[in-house]
Amino acid sequence: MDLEERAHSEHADALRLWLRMLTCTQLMEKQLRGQLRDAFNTTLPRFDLMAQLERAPAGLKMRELSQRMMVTGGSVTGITDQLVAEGLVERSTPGDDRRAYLVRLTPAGRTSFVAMARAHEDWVVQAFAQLGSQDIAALHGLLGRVKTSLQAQIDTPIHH
Amino acid sequence: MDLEERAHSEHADALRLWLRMLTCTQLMEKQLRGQLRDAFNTTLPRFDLMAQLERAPAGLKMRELSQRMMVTGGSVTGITDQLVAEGLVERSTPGDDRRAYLVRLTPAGRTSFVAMARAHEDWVVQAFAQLGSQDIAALHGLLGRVKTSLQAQIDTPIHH
DNA sequence: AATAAATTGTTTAGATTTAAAGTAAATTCA
DNA sequence: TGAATTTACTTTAAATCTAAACAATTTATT
Repeated sequence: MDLEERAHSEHADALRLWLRMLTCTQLMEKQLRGQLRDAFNTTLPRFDLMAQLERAPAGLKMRELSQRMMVTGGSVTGITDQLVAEGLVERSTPGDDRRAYLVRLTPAGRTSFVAMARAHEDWVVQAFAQLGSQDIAALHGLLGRVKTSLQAQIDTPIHH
Repeated sequence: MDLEERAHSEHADALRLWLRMLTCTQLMEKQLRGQLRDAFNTTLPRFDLMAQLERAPAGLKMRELSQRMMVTGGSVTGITDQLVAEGLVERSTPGDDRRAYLVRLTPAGRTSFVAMARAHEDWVVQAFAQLGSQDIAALHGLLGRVKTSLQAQIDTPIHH
């Protein structure tokens, strides 16, 4: 195999890897979405927002939620509005900045989230049950390098 | 570390793996979406639909498109309508089944797609450029097992 | 053949998403 | 100080997505 052929086949390998990665994520999301709907009548973005808040007991600004969830501010506004209306989340103003909100789980929100998180973790564990802990560690490591590299490329938008 | 501790930490590892996988896919999609928009004024679902058709020169039914793209039929109807209106794709009737359509790329659609696909492949190769071909193969293999396992779980919905 | 069931595609309602524009408040700096 | 810029959030318009209801057609069953 000459250099050119190798380059071609490596290109094809990268493409195949991306498509497989996308497929895995979509299958997993589809499964989790259905399970969250059937068991808790909720959605993935709502669960995700609450999960971010659970990890930040002091609360998060809309901006921080948007960054951590990797969606635009408009989405966060919409989901937060819903959860506030249902009493699962509350907006307060952080004294020092009248532009910002501090979003927090309410006690009811925390209770509700804990139940969902337990089930969610079980579903994820089941999804990876075919892999041994070494495989999981290997995947985690390789994807860590992919993540770092993608983040670097996004911070240096000259190259795309 | 006792059994219970190990179970806990392995649960946490599975969760961390899933979150990292999701992050990688979202970063990659975000990048590709922006590039497709900036360079070709198009979107990922439109590109994806055309990619499916390019691999199936004889055309695909709406149902087949929906399965391969892993989205519901309603999405396929909407995206196909757009592409038909722009002359990139055409619907014909496959003689033997008057319910179905056969969707195909038009010559203009094929020309348009080829240019996009070339750039898309380069972007994907760049995204994985930090990984050696052995790493890519390892990732591909591990994700292959994840994919198979997820598909099996979806076909056996008793367990969720 | 007649009925029932399954399949194909569209439509609908509603949620989530983005990008861009708009508003209000804070910060920079000349 | 005061004008310009930046930051935080919301709103808008349009695309995509899901789930569910619907219409048309085909297939299976009796």
